[in-house]
Amino acid sequence: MTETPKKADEEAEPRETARRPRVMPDVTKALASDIFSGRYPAGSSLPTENDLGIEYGVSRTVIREALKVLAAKGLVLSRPRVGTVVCDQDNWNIIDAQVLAWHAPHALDDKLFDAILETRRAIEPLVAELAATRATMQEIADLEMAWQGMAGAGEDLTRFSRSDIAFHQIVYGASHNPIFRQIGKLIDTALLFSLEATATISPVRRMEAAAAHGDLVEALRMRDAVAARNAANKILDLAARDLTSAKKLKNN
Amino acid sequence: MTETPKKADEEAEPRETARRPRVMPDVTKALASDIFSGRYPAGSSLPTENDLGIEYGVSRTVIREALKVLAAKGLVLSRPRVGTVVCDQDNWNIIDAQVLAWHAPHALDDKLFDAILETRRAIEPLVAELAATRATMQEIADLEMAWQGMAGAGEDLTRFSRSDIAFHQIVYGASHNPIFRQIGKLIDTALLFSLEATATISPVRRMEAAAAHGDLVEALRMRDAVAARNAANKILDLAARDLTSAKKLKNN
DNA sequence: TGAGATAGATAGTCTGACAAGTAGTCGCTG
DNA sequence: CAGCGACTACTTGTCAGACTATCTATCTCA
Repeated sequence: MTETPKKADEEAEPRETARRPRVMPDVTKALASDIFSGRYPAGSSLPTENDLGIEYGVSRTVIREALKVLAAKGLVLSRPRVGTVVCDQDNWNIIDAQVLAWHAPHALDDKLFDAILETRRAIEPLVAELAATRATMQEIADLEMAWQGMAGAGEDLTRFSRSDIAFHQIVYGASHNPIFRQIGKLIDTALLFSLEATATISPVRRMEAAAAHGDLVEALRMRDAVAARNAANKILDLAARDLTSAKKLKNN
Repeated sequence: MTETPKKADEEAEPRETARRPRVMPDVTKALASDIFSGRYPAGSSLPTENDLGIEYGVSRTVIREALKVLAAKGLVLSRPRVGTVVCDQDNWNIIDAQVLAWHAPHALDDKLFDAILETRRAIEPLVAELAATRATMQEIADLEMAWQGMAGAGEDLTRFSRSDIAFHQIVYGASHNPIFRQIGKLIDTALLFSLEATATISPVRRMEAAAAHGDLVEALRMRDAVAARNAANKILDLAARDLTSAKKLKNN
């Protein structure tokens, strides 16, 4: 454990070569990992900035900037004299693609994925409706291309997944609602991590999924909001089914 | 020696330091304001860290930490030699209560409020449903108390608004979905700013709103998901109507 | 015993310096 | 003259050390 990025200290020679890699993002990620892994539970205090600097082999400046980033995302709170404490989970800005990316490797618990699925259930039908009325010609063309990437992927799972994610990204963008667009990016990140879980779905199911996505493209082209909503719900049904299958598979 | 520009010419302001923050959060807020106000448009470069330090009368350390926070929220991107550039709006983490709070004073444009209303339309009915099945006794009791605050506010508009916001916060929390909870905080911030716009609604409409909220409380107590959804939609209808009225009033 | 004074620890800020990366320019070579 | 590589200057990235502000905990004194 504590697999912190320490690659610059094995050359403890007093030589002043001083290779200084760009380390701030790595330190940020390492600290976030330590929080998500439970090494620093909610409510507990982190070591002092000086000690953290020693532990990671970087200056206090880097530690401070990393903590500022974590504080900006609601993970920690720094106060003079009392130190830096880990915030309660309710304060974590889980609606942040970066936070989710840090979080996912640790919390593979299904709860988060269930929450994301609920969110998709809430907004994707409406997003599809809005996209049907607001999508530009260019967006519909892009969507068509992404769909062809799915339908023509064959056994190329990577291409299928990538096209799938691109597809959703375009639909969210076509809603022309900045909040939905942002949530779309979150969903993208989540899909990236659930990819491996559902990568084993059968070709038949992939064909089903591609067909449902094709229905959505058609609905957008026809500017048919109702059909778009139905297609979105169909897509979600399939996604939920695949996720359930993957979950069962995992628990065996 | 790379001597920086002399500070001898920086005390040029004859007046009291009108906007010269001294601490990091203020600098962060000031920089964010300058971005949202259009002083630094998307794609443009900010002054160098040194110049910003001179402008705000703080050290480069403070400037750097402030920029790190802004970068964490997707507002800017720093790269060596090229400087710090303002990101495109699509990258702004608008789903962040702090960003919204910085943003709202400038962009009172109705577009953002419309986007938020669309978001509420998407998720609040589902949130109400989930709350009906998942709310704890304590949460229902809290909700009851918030509702009494609304119904008994009389002419105390502040109390009414505060109770209204607390009400929604509790409902979002009762969904027991971390993503919805986070979005709930966003909505809270938005409500705070739309408060002034709708503070002029008539007592009759406030009574209507209180009644609709009461229906939601009752639905949760009865664990009636369908009734909860209907009540949530009713609340949204009223909110939309008030917002439309306020908008018309403003445009006259 | 309790309230106020005090000491100490830690985040916050400042200063100055150097390293590292990069865009634009200069110079070399063909 | 053209193309391309080296060079320079500039800006962010990192480091080091010091001092300040603020808060907690303890200690002292009435």
